[in-house]
Amino acid sequence: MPKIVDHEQRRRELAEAVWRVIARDGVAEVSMRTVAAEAGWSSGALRHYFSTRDGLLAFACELVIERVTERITALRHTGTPREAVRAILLETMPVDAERRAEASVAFAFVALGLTDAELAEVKRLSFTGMYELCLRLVTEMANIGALAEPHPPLETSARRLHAVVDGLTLHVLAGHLTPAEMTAEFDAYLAELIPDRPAPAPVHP
Amino acid sequence: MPKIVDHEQRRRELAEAVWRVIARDGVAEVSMRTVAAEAGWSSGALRHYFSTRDGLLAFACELVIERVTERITALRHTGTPREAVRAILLETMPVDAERRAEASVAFAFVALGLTDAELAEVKRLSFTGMYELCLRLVTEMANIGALAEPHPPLETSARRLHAVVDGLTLHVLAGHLTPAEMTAEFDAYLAELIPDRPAPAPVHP
DNA sequence: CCTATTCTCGCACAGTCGTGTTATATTCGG
DNA sequence: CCGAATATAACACGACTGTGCGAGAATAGG
Repeated sequence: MPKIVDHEQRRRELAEAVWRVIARDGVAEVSMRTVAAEAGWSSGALRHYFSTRDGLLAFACELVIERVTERITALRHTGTPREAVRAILLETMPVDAERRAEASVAFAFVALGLTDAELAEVKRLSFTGMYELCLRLVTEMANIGALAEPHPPLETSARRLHAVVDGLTLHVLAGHLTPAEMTAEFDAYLAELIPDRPAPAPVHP
Repeated sequence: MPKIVDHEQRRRELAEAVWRVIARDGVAEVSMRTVAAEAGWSSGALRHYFSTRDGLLAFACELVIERVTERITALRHTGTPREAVRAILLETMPVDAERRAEASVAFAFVALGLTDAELAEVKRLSFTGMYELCLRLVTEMANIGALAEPHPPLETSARRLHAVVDGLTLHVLAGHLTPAEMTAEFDAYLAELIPDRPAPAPVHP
């Protein structure tokens, strides 16, 4: 019978080509042809795995979310609670070239029209997932008594943390802050949110 | 002699057409033809005022910055120091349809490739101007003793305020927060940054 | 080897893009 | 009224877009 290739693996390769194009030339340069050229294939071959450009972009964004989620769940919590929170959230921020490319992909979807329904759903999942992560972290910090007192309602703390993370990320992507400046500001914020103190309980829940 | 039209006025009209297209269909739909159609002119007429698409986009973004700046400088400070800061920064955030369109324009430039040098310069001015505004506000609050104590260095407070403003703005543009939720979160943050107390000095410097 | 099935490629199509170039309208000083 | 200067319009060109389509290459079972 015929030649058999791993479709899922090929789609991941194509998605990585999309990331490279976005990171290098911006999302406006993403087209079926440019992505095929980046991956080293013909545009006809690409169309066997993605029939439309929107589908290609949506998969590329979904894969970013999946990769970041996997990295976060694979993290072993070491050190203080604050260091654990820091390590988790820094996985979503542009601290190096790879994470910068991932963040660029995620943010590119917001600026585009997003008329496509599938893209809009991916975008919605991206933001709500990130908010729920912030809410979970803040809640855990409160449960172990690590959160600075007094503090506003947990939903407010979570939304604010979410805004700080995305705001700093945006400023790095725009070239307004360097990754080092971003990390320093983020550390200063976390130090106020989760102050130093003898931890009343271990970080592992 | 020939028919004379106000070039600057025409360019402003065209820029407003750009805003409408971006707000309605996204920045990807901005082209010489779509903008000309939105403004009710032919594409040839448009080319008398903007020879290239990049120049058109850059002018549209510059005009947004100019308009927001004018609105802020025209504000009369009324009420408490915190209310003054709130009123100033809310001018830059998507609280209504008009300001949402302006914010969309400014953010659209970040996601695009921004390979064009002129666009990159406009973008840089946009972010540094916003940061300097935050730094000035924080410094004034510190000078009149309105800033919560203890507080980090003023540069840190300014960068954090900037990140919160842009993060909340991004979340509204992405449809993740409603303008009302954004305003509520922003108020909660300002209430911690500039707590209630008998003001030691009037707000007017 | 043969054949069926899958994969890959390249081209064609219609549309849009940015950008010229050319021609027509429109207007005002003389 | 007239011609000079400007504004607007219309079209042409090449390049690019997303998306189909068909031909050929590659492979695994018979």
